[in-house]
Amino acid sequence: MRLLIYRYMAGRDAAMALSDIENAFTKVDRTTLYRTLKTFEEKGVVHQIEDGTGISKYALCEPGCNCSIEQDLHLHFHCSNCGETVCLTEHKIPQINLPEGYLAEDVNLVVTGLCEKCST
Amino acid sequence: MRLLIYRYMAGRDAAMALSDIENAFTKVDRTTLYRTLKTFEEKGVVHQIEDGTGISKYALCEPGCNCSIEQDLHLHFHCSNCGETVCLTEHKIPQINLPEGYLAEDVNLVVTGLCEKCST
DNA sequence: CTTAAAAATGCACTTCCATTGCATTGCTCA
DNA sequence: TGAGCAATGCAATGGAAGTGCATTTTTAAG
Repeated sequence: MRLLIYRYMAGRDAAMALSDIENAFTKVDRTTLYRTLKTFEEKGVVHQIEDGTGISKYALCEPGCNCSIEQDLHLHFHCSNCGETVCLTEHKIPQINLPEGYLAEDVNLVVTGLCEKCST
Repeated sequence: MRLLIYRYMAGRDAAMALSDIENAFTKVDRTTLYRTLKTFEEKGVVHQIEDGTGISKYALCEPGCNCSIEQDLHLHFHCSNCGETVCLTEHKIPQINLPEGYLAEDVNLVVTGLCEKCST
């Protein structure tokens, strides 16, 4: 089952909500998905994305995606037209300067707008 | 009532969830808050913040906060210890380069970590 | 000042998603 | 083979966003 989920995610290039995967498999339970994705996340197989819609999305980590390492984070793009969220893995987040006393652990950068397909 | 809400928000320096304000006033209804904040947001009085917790936060716009203008967005800091989210208004978001065909409308940058108070 | 219209507020309800408890199934290894 | 653990499924819970409708308050016109 986990293999099926993994393969499904590998075949898609946009980030998926839990319900997206749920609809793709009629025979799998939401709880299984939820826990599978949680396990995947802990093992560094997927990373969770908050794109501002309030719905958690998940995407497979690319070979070079060291999402556990703070300085190697990529940005995410959310299309306001088609609703898809994609990882722009080649676009790294620039170094952020914080005020004195602040300690960064994680950086999340989401750009909203029109994607490749919807901007034309 | 809207004045009371405004004054309450002006007296706090961290972003507030709807439930935070609800707890501060025993006599106001959630719906009123919800719609008041929505109105405030439309009028440019407050801006909504998604700090990754999945709960929408709201903060008053500072005098120089032109949050409707794309290039003048500031970043937000979410403390993983105390849970507070603050606006770092003096820290502007750097220009982001997007791939060909992508059109940016909005940028959201949230840094998670330890805040001033919790890092010591 | 009176009254009608518009705006603001409150109550109840719905929906959606995340999360958890518990029972059941399936797998692994001694 | 059989005990133990991991994985799965079902059902229920909880929190937050959002909406329809009735009521109160404010505004403005006459």
